[in-house]
Amino acid sequence: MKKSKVTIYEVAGKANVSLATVSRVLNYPEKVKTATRDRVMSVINELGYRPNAIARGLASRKSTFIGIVVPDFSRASVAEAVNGIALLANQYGYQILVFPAEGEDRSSKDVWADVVASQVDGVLYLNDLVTDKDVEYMKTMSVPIVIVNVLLEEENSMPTVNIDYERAAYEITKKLIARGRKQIMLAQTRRQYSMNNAKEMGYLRALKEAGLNPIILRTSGKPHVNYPVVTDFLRKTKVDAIIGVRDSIAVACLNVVIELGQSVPNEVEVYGFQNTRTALLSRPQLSTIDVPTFEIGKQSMEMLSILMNEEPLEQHAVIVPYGIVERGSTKQ
Amino acid sequence: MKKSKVTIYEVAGKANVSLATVSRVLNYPEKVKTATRDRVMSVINELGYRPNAIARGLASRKSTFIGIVVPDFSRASVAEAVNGIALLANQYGYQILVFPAEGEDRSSKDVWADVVASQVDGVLYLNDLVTDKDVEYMKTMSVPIVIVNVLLEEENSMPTVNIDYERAAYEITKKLIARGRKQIMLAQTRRQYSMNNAKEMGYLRALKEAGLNPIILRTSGKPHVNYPVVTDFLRKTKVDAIIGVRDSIAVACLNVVIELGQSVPNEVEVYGFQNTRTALLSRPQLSTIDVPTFEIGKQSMEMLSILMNEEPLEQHAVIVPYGIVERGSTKQ
DNA sequence: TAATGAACTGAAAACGTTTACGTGTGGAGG
DNA sequence: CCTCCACACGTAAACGTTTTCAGTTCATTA
Repeated sequence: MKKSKVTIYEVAGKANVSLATVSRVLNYPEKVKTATRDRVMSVINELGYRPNAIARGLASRKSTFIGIVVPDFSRASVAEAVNGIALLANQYGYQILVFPAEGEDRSSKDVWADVVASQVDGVLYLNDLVTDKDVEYMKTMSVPIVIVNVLLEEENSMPTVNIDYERAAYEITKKLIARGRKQIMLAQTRRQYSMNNAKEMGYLRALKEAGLNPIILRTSGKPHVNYPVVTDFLRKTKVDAIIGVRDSIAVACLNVVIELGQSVPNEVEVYGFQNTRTALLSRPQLSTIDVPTFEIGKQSMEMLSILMNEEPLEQHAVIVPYGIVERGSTKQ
Repeated sequence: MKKSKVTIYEVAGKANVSLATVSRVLNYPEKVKTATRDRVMSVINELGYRPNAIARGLASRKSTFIGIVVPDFSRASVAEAVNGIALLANQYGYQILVFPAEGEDRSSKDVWADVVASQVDGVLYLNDLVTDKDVEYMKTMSVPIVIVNVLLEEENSMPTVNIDYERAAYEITKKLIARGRKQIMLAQTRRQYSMNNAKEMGYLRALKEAGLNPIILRTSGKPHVNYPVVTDFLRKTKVDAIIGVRDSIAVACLNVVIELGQSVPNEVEVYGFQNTRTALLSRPQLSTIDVPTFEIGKQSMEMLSILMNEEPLEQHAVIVPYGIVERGSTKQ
């Protein structure tokens, strides 16, 4: 037995009020007398009435939809962030509309066109890459946008939520140096991500300060293609510490090191980035930068909510603190 | 410079046609003369007009939104599925609306209420758990629903897309038995998931056929709480094979086994489920059931699309084939 | 008791589309 | 040359709300 949609008219009729009153009961309860409000409410419950979000959106010029532009849900950094976003969005009464970021067959223009068309009240941009063209589009948008987990070229041009990856990388590199490590390798992704570039900056800064030479291996993010490349590289190059820009890359390196007969953490120390489940599942367990991705998601939603209410923003660029968790792959 | 929304009226005005014609150009291009169509199209491009999806939804009684009910994006089985869904949804011109499934502070009733309110044209239900109450709600919904990756009590009561987990578990258990393993442990989740129950069924069936006794360890899915429990268990109980209902659980067990001084795969063989990245990052690499989650997502979206177009469904319950990938944690 | 205004409610316009229906045009068939 | 019909397009009603504005009620105050 399919439920034919019940409208505000039926509620109004049955409660002997005008539809305006029903609407008010829902949106400004304090504006209607307690008696009528109760009567209307009971009819609403009885009929199982739920206001049509589409009509509501049209009439109020607010959709209560927010858009999230996402490249890939299987990436740990986005999945957890989306969880955080969903939690708060829900609390604030927003619905989340997904816009897959450009893949092979999808130009970045299309994304924004879709976003505009769907009348979202705000946008959370989680794509790893922000092109100049994207910035161009963003500036013409009439709704607020928050950039999540992406470093922008020109700072403060848009509201952002980030981790200070540069500093995190700097910090662990420093630690390794302090423990006497001299051949510190950075296992970097081939593709350029702004976050990973920042990590590289921090790594280089620490090395430079110590007068050490960088050793950078650029590889794919995929473990199965990593192994041969990493094995090859490590056969030729002697290293005594490795920093992977992602946990998965770090673990891949760690495995190779051990297969090659060296010990972790004695001969080679390994750090990762993100603190995903994989960090806990390596042997020994991976020391890593703890990136509170869930928190990032929450904060960005919080920020967007403020912007959508046209309230003033305390900070234009929020930096969420990171942690360093030391486990078995490093010496303390 | 914010872009004030351009409406169909402006387009109509500038192109010297009525708004109906503009609408037709967009929806039934063949119904309007080529000359006018071109004229209208050029105005549309010039003005950057995009029809207001909300208004369109209200007028046409179709939102072009589909809802996905999701428990947790960080779960590998849902993240990849959502990617698949997004891909096809996009191709078919649907937008994806996210409904976080009940957490602590959210009753399952709310989800459905939200779904109804948002006027989606169809629903993909990815939640691991389908209660009777959920089924109740689903039956009253006026839009099609496809259940993804969940085994239902009464078969065929709803369209579903699934893997035959029972058979997969049966198959690998058989393999282990064929290789002479006698103490085969199932590392199961404490919480009851329908999929994991199916795996247990298959495992038990194979054991029974061989006259072997089951060894089942129920634990949390979280690695950091797993380790002590598993270690404890394995100290007391001798096993020569382990099947983890998830890759992460399998890897956790694998690590414990090795730490306890036994060898994998010689003394203990290990199988996982899902073929996630973690399977590739264990040492030795994990043999596992390959679950084509992306494909599952695509298939379910495909199915939903058919239902939304009110076309006949070929199969009510789609079973996507799985694979078995043998890696270092098992003997061949 | 009348005047005042606050509190509440209703009528109707608006939101930006789709679509049923009606009208006008031009070409084919008789 | 007239009739008819297909085609192209316009008019206006719907879709289900929110919201402005005006009207009503009722208690309070002079």
